[in-house]
Amino acid sequence: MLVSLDNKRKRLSFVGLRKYMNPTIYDVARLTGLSIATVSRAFSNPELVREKTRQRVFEAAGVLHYSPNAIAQAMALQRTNKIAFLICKEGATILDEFYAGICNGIMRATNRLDYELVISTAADWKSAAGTSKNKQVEGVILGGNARPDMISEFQSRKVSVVLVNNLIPGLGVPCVVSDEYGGVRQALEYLINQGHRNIAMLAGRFSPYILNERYRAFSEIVQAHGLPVDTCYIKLCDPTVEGAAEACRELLSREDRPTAIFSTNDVVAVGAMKAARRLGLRIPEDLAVTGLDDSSVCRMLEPELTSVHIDCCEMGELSVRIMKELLSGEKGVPQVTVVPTELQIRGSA
Amino acid sequence: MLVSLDNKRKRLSFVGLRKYMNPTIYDVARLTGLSIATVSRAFSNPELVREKTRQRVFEAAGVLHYSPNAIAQAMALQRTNKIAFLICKEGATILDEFYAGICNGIMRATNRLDYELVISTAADWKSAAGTSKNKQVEGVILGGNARPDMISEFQSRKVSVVLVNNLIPGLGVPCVVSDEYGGVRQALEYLINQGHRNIAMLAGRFSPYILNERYRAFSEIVQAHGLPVDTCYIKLCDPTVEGAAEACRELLSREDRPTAIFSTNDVVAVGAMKAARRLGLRIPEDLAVTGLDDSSVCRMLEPELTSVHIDCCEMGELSVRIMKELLSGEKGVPQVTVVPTELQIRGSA
DNA sequence: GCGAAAAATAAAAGCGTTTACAAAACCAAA
DNA sequence: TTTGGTTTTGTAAACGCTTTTATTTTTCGC
Repeated sequence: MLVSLDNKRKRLSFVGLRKYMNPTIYDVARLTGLSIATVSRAFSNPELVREKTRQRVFEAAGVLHYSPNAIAQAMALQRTNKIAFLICKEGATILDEFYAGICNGIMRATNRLDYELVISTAADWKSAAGTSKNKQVEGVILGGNARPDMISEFQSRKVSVVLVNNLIPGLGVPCVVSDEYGGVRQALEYLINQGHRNIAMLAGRFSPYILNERYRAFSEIVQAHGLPVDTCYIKLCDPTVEGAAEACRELLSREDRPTAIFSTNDVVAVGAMKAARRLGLRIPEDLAVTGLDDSSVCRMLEPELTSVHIDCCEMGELSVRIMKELLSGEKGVPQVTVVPTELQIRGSA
Repeated sequence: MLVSLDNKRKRLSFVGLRKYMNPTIYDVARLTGLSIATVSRAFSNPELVREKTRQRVFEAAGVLHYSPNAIAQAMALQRTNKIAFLICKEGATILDEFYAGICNGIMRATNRLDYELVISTAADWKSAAGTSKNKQVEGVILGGNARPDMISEFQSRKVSVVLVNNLIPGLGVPCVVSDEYGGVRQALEYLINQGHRNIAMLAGRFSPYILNERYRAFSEIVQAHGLPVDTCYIKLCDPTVEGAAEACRELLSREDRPTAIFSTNDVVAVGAMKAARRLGLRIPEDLAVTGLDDSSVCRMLEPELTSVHIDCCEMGELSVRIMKELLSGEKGVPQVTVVPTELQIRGSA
């Protein structure tokens, strides 16, 4: 007890020796003549100190350039305010424009809410498991096709989980997705209104949820408009330019070749356009093509690509907002949040 | 003294009460019967403990799932191991493929070196200044056109600085750049070898260093090959598709119109291609176009774009490596690091 | 001007590490 | 066995904050 007191006293009087370090709460206390407890409260619970005192503290903090040390706060409060965004898609990184968009939204929101963010891919994260860094996150936002065992591992470690661009029901994990069904509808109804009757769907292989939703939307909507639903008109392909081009070539060599191709992402649409061009078909006269994502490439193509805009940034922001609710223990956190899409009409359809 | 001892004792015996918290060094100490100092050393200075002891510690750590708490370490060591990557370019974010590439490299390297990374734009960073988060970084990597006053502010706060994709001499700040001069040479000599004599340069407005270097390279190399250097052949433009298209249209309406366009980035090249197509010129027969960056869009275009590849990822990794040297106080840190470029020949030239 | 209640402030413990210093253990030579 | 040196381990303070508890000061009704 005595020793401890002595130390504190020492701290208060030897501040001069620490002149090259950042100012601490002790420096402010000394300058104001208050105790460190009061200074602390002035910052984190201002309503507990007299207004005049608070001002005195802030003034001193100003001249000393003091601001609370986040590390020490984390230590004392036992919380890191740190969350992670993991890209769970084979081979994808921040270079994938879609995830970069989500990431951008996440960064915005974390910035605003003063969360700390670590960004990684699922694979890198795994390989760094056990690293002290990993263990300090209070929540993870899982982007894309997260494996259930990964999710339950986080849950078992009491790490909050939010899924973005994926939806797994029954796990109690909040999900943020774009309006897959509505997006498909926007594109399809536009094509139908343009008079197309033979519409094919060129689908890259994505996570089960997304693929399934788009497939369901396509069949139901086509059917609802009295058009024939021929499963041959639905073609899976690798989500690469060449994979899509090859698949599209096959579609286009049918006798009753489609007059429009609904692609489930922009890269696939690029492949479709390439295939059409190689077959001497003009776009959009001979073949209409629509994309999905509305990535930056749309405006670079010739003709420019009509595409369904997905608001990745909003998805990212929402997932952080939901994470925040989770972390602050709120009840009734929405289990699925849907962000609307919007058709961007350009030259290709 | 007595109190303090008592507390530690308490800690060692009441561990059961903390069953829902992460295990601490005390838990490992108790399980092994060693002191926390020894456990700590087993982790951070293994050479100071007997091999047998070290094993005992690791075994216990294994069963308890213990790993050192990074926050507490940061607290004790007075270092955060945290660095920031700031994108210093008007309006640019992680969505800019070039910076996403650098960022990817930075993430890789920081992951490997167990650094903590915060990513932001210069603007966001400014607006969050004073936030405790900002203050904990030991170094910043500034990407793009960093303002000198920003740099010196960091320096004055003893925050290490590395510049990436920018070079400012005389400031004592290490810089990592791509081989701008060499990249221009690769593209130009290729075009010259293809027989082109009228080569124009379409230059987006970039940071002074980059623009200047490319300009200098262009003039010198053209001259070295005995071609006319007509400054009318060098055209500045906005680095957008439409800005470039407009500038290119002007270039192409000259009587002695160029037969090849060297664009200083891929987006500009896209604009050039659009302009050519609008004038009914075929690529590459009537007009050859080269890009610079070798971004993902190159392979989506028709014809595919010949472009100078810049290894952004490597630039990112290098800047972290250099930051590490800076932070560990090494002497003789290289002041400028140049990463080589490579011409990717495709259909457009 | 008094006492009680309310408000403001102070003291000290605690968060999980690292490390200087001290003590103990070990070992080889005397 | 003792001595002296080296290696290994232990003790306790320190890092900068928050917060519970305790104490002091202020406020206010009488």
